[in-house]
Parts: sequence; structure tokens; C-alpha cells
Amino acid sequence: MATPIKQDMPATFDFKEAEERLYPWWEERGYFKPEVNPDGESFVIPMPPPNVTGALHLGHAMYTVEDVMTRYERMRGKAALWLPGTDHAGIATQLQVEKMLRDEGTSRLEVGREEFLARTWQWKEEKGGRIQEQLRKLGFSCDWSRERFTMDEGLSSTVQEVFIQLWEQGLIYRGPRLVNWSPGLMTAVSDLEVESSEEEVLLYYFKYPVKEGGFLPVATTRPETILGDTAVAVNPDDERFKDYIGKTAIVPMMGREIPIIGDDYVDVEFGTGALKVTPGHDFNDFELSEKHNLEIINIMNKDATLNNNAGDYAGMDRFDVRKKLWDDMTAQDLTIKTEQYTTRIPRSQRGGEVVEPLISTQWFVQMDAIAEKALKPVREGDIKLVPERFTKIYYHWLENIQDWCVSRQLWWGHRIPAWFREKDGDPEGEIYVGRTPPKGEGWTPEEDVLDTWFSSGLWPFSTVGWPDENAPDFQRYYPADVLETGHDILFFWVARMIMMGMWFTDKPPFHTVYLHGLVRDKNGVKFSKTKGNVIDPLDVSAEYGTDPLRFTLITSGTPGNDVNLDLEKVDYNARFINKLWNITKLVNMNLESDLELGVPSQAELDLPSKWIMSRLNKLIARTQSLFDSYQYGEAGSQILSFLWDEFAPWYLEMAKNALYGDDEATKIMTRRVMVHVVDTCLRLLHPFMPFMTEEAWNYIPHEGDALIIAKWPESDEAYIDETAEAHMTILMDMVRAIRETRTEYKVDPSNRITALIAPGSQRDNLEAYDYVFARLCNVESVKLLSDDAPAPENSASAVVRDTTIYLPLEGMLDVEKECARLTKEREKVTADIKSREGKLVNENFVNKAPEPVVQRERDSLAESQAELEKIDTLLKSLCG
RNA sequence: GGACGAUUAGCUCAAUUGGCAGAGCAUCCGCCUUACACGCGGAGGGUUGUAAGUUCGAGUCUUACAUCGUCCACCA
Repeated sequence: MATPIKQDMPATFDFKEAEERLYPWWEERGYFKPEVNPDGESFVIPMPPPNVTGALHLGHAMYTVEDVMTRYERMRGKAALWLPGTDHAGIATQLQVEKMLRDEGTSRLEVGREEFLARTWQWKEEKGGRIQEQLRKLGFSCDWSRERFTMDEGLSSTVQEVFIQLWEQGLIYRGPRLVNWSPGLMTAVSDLEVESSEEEVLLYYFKYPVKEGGFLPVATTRPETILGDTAVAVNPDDERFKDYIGKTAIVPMMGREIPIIGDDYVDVEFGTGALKVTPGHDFNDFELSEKHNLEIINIMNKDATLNNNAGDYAGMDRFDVRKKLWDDMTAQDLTIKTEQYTTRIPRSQRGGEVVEPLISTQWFVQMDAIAEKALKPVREGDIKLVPERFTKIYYHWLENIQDWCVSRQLWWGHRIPAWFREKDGDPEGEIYVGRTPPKGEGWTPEEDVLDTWFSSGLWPFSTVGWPDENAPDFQRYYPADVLETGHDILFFWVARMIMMGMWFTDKPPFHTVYLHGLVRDKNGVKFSKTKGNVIDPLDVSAEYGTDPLRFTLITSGTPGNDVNLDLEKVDYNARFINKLWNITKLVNMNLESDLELGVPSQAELDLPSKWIMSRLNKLIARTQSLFDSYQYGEAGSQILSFLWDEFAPWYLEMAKNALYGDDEATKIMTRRVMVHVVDTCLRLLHPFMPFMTEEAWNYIPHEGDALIIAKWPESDEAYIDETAEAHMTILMDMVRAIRETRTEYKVDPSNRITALIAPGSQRDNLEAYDYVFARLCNVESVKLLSDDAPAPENSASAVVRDTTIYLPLEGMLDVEKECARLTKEREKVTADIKSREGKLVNENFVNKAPEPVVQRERDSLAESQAELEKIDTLLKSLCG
């Protein structure tokens, strides 16, 4: 039995009121929980956890795609779980708190680790709720009762477990290595956290004195590293320099003696052809040093000032040294020249300062075996990347993976569960890894924490109870189904989840990775505070409502490509929502109680209803196939177009004839059809625009408590009717022809005119449905002529297929103009005929093209020929 | 240096087994027609970056080139 419908639908949709009311209503009734469909197959999306202290931006708004998937699967009866949570975001959060301390006139080091962590937790408690509230504003139907935080107790324990297991498996090692060091953040960072871009710098040419006499010219972009040189290298095939191999160079200003070595790594063509080797501060040089057994000297402190190995320059900042050393060398006539040079400068993704390769002792995860295991499910199709092109990028990264530096010299994060004890003079001579401190005296705990992405990589299974493999949620909701995120974190996050998932659970953590693009402004420019083009999704939502923002984000792009957000489009979609609201209102106003739900059988429908039902069922089928291939944007656009271009202007306008008429049976049939169409479209649109659809649904007859859990529509082939569509198309073309003619002759829109029609094959339809002309182009009466009747006097005319329409325009007709119109029309039709005839005389086309395509050409040709005949008759009688 | 993406109307973008190139905004004309002026009707606007190729047929497939962009990579 249908739920009683609401009456007195408001003139406009009050999105603010509805959003505030509906979201808690859904949530309180448990609709966001998978248990709403207890017997359904599970469908799980782990939400990419936003930074716990972050603020919502458009990147988060793109999660709308996930909500669309979740709501869609829920309506399909699945136990849909969209699992939300937040990330502690080590560096980002620590930076925020450090800034707060700075504003208070103190600092992290001053307050100490314990106090700093207390302050950070406090900050997290204060700010932590903000992002969740903002995600709620976007209407996201995630199960908040299962919300997790990467540093909550359970997840922290899981992180420890994973670290310990990897250690026990021998996949974690600790040691001094050359790593990317961020002097601003005072921590090591991984390769991924370094972003290099081209910058204009100076290339410095100088003389490397040779002990045996003379000098080697060398070029560098970082003169300060000269102080740490332990060799000079030349190419053994280089005629200019090969005799120097084996001799000794003297480090400028330091007086240190270093070997001159030969290695074909050195490019004869580049720079001077001779290379200074600084193994302590350059990754390539480090490799050279291993090959040639060179000394490694670290000349830098962790804050990028120089240390005691830098002689007189100790204590100075690296960039000051660059200048000072150059000046000093110039004074000693050791410099040659400088020139402008463009090269890639590595900068910290977070801090922005130049990253320095620095020797330091860190924890590493050995990746080869883990990466290999993560390649398998993608290679074998058990995990599909959408769009597919990302698979190649994924392979390339994993196939060339470097060991992962997982330790960070931060305070905010998961502390590495390790202890050290002095042995043989090495303070870290003994290492213990475990959950609790080892027994015995003299152990000191590790200070470092883990890379934020270490815990993120466990997300799909850490959130559902792993390592307890019997946990109910782990059993039911792991593996997940879809992972949806921005393509910018494919390596940071997606690849690591697949690696960790495969390694620890032996299952792909999800079967589909859907990657969306970055949101940019309407001109495709990246958002940036300095450019002032930042759009706050909450501002947009406040102005237009959440639904238009969601719909715009979904329909503005295609998978994997960046989305340019144009506020004009949001405005347009807000108007669409208003349109749909009013469509619903019109239906609502024309209902009486006790309407039977469902549509009458196909045979009981009139032509317009057959047409709209055919169109609707085709729309459902198309939408389904688009959803199946993740083309949500196209699906949304097609539903919009159906409503705005077909249902509202044609069906509803025609329906008024029945609704305002006296025939009860037709009235009821029409009501049932229009209710069905609106109901179906509200269902189809619900995943995109949940608020408006849920609210509007109250105003039409329906079954069930809430649209959010209503059944997803299925296409019914019985209603597909090509003949009805063809007949309606002719009627619509006739209406358009009359409108055009009226406009052409500037007939006052309110002027009700008469139409005379020679109906050709359409006599029956025109007799039954001539009211459409009154409704749609303000024709007072239609008179059907016999098909051989002569053209009426003083009439404009239009030809549609084999029908001819005459509009008597007493006193308004301009014969010359009319002839020009008809001639122009004739040209169009002639061109059309010519092109189709051309195709049809081509034997290759007729033989090779599929039959329906050929048939369509034949049909269209016949129609055009009929039109041409009519036009010629008109031209003859009117224009001679 | 390698890989990938984009190039379609003035602007921003659609068009998925190859089958008559579409929207929004902007422009022009006309309408307050009892669901909607957050609306309705009509119009103009295109050699789909260039050049070849495959095909009966190419925005769509192939190759080369151009421009823009992204990612990866150890040239000081």
C-alpha cells in the first residue's frame, strides 16, 4: 500500500532545511549501516581517510563518486558499507601544532615530547570532529558507527603487529643509508615525498688542483658539497683527462688529498667532462663510492648547517657556504666561471625547502618480495584499475621499487616498537623489536615514528578487525570491493594497500580501483591560495545546496581526468534541481488519493504514454550499462536530458490535456504513468542528489519508508516501442515546424492560429492527438485535408515526412519570403537525398555495413524523397 | 631520456563494441502560456590540432608531427 503523500508542495526546494533534517533522519534510522540489507551481498568501500585536523576541500568532495556507488549498491539490495575514518597525518599535523606553539612563543623542543603529544591529542580532539561534520554536509552515507582513526588503540596495535611480523620475517632492516633529508622538518622523507621541478640555478665551473701539477676543470650546481668530496672522476676514454687517473686531487680550501678515478659513468660531453664525487650528499656519487670503495664524508648537520667535517665553514648554513666558499675560491684563483643552468631541484612535498641527501640511520622495509606479490593480482585481473592506463604506471613503479624508508624523526605518529642496547661500543649494538620493552637492563626505546602511509597501507583490513581473522567485520567486509581515490596517491596509498593486503591477508584488498582526477578551477588551473582561485565546497554548498555541487562534480569529468569545476555549471545544475522539483510539484498537484501504483500494461497506454515509457525504459537500460562501466557522469547527464528535454516539455505538456479533461480512465492512466516516470527518475538520481530526491519522493505516491532504501529501477523491455517513438517523433517534428514558422513570420505567441494539415500516413494519429498542437504551439484548431487537396491561399507551409502543414496567415504572408524559405528547405532536403543516395549506390556500403544501418539510410532516403515531393508541389503552386 | 593524457562551437566540456558531432555558459530574436522567468519557444555558431593510413564509413582505430599538461628517471 502506498504511503500517503504529502500535499501543498512548497514552491521551491528548501535545500538548507532539507539537508539539516534528512541527514540525521537517515543516520538515526540506520540506513547508512550495511545491516539495513542484512541478507544482501556485501559491498564495501574504504573511504580514503582525510587528515584528522584537516578542513574539507574539493578533493574530499570528489568522494561523491564513492557515495554514488554506495547509494546505488544499497538500493540494489547489497549490504553496502562505506567505511569512514581519519588519518593522523604525521607531518601535516605536527606542522600545525608546531605553528600553534610558535604562536604561543614556545616550540616543540622547548615543551618536550610528552607535552607536545598531549597538546597534539588535544588539538586532534578539538579539530578532529570538524572534518566529519563537513563530510556529513556533503550527504555522504558512510557508516559512522564504524569510523576509525589511524592512531586509535586498535589500529595502533595492528600497526605494531605488522611491523613486528615484517621484522620477524627479516624484511625490515636498520642502518645508515643515504636518504632524502628534509632540514626544515628535521626528518627523513621517502622518495615519494620529494617533488622536483625545474628551476634556474647557477652551474659553477672551477679548478680542481692536482697534486702532481695542473688542475682538472669541474662543474657543479652545489659548490658547498666540494667540502665533502672524496674523489674526482673522469671517463677513461676521455683523451683530455685519462692520464690523470690514478693521480691525486686536492680538495679546495680543505687541502684533503683524494683520488682521481676513471669510470665510464662520467659523461664526456657534459659540463667539463670531469666530475666531483661527494658520496655523502649525492645518490649517484654514493653508488660510485661503493664501486670504487671511496671514503664517505658527511659534512652536514640535520638542520643543513655544516658540521666539523667542513673545516672553517662549520656552523654556517649550506647556502651561505655556497656563496662564501665560492668567494674564497675566487680569491685563490680556483674558479673559472658560472653560467645559468636549468635543472630539477628536489623539494620537500610538505615543507617546500630543498631536500638534502644525507647519511642517516633509518628503518627500511625491503620491498622486492612484497611488490612482486602486489603485481600478481593486477596482472591476473583480480584487481582492475579504472581507467586502465594506470595499470602500466602501477607496474612500472612496483617493478622498479626501492626499499621504503619508514622511519620519521617526528613525534606525532606510531612509535616504532623497538629498543636498543649498547654492545661493543655501538649504542645500537643490540636491537629488540616487540610490543613491550625487553627484559634486562640498559635498553633505550626507539624515538622515531613510522611514515604515515605505513598505517594507511593497512586501512582496508585494519579497520575491520584484522589481525583477528575471526572478527565478524573482517569475515563479512573483507576484502572490500572498490577503492576510489585521486590518482595522485596511486603509489603513496593504493599500491601500498595492495602490497600490505596481499602480504598479510593473501587476498587483494579490493577488486576495483577507480581513480578520479584532480579538481581544478574552471580554466583548468590548480587551486592555490596564492592565486586566490580556491573554491571552498562548503561555500558552494551553502549557496546552491549540496546536491548541485555533487551533481556537477560527477558530470563535469570522466574517470582519471582532471575535473574543471565551473560555478556556472553548479548554477545550471541547481536550476535542474528546481526544474525537477517543479516537475514533481506538477504531478503532485494533479493527483487524487488512492492512485494505484505501477503502470498499466503497454496495450492500455495512449501514444504519448507509450512513447515516454519506451524512452524511460531505454534510459534505465542505458543508465545501468553506464553504471556498470563507471561512467556516472554520462549517466547523470542522460537522466537530466530525459527529464528536461523529453518528459517535461513534451509528455507533461501533453498530459495536461488528459489531466484537465473529463475522461476519468485516461486521467488515471496518465497519472499512473507520470508518477511512475517521476518515481523512477528520483530513484535513478538519488545517488547523485540524495537530498532533493528523498524530499521530492514524499510528494508522490510510493511504497516504503525512504527513497534511500528504495529499489533501484530495472528496465522492462515490454515497454520499448519503436513504432510509438517514431509516431511521436513525427508529431513532435510537426509541432517544431509550426513553431519555427510562427517565429519566422513573427506571429504573436498569444495569437491562436488554425492549421490545415494534409496528413499523409499520419491521419489516425493526427485525429487522435491533434490536441498537441493546441497545447504546444498554440493552434486553435486543426483541420485535416485530403492529401491531394490544393494548397490553401495565403498560407505558410511546412513539410514533415509525408505530411504538409498549412498555416493561413491572412495579411501576414510574404510570398517572396515564403518562396525563399521553401527553397532553402528544398536545398537541405536535396543535399540529404544526394548524400544518402551516394551511400546506397555504393555496393560496398550496402554489402558490408550492418543491415540496420543500411535500412536506416533507406528509410531516411524515402522520408526525404517524400518531403522533396511535397516541397516541390508547394513551390510550384506558390512561386511558379 | 622514457611513459601517459589532452587538443571538438567564442569559453568550459560531453560523445565506450567505428554508423547523421551534442550540452552549459556567452551571442541574437521572441514570450510573465494557470509546475517552474531558478522558466518557455526560436536562431546563429564546427574541415573534431596538423599530415598520412586502415575502413563502405573515423571525433572514435594506426603512424608521424605540433602544442599544452602529468608522472617516472642518477647526467654533475
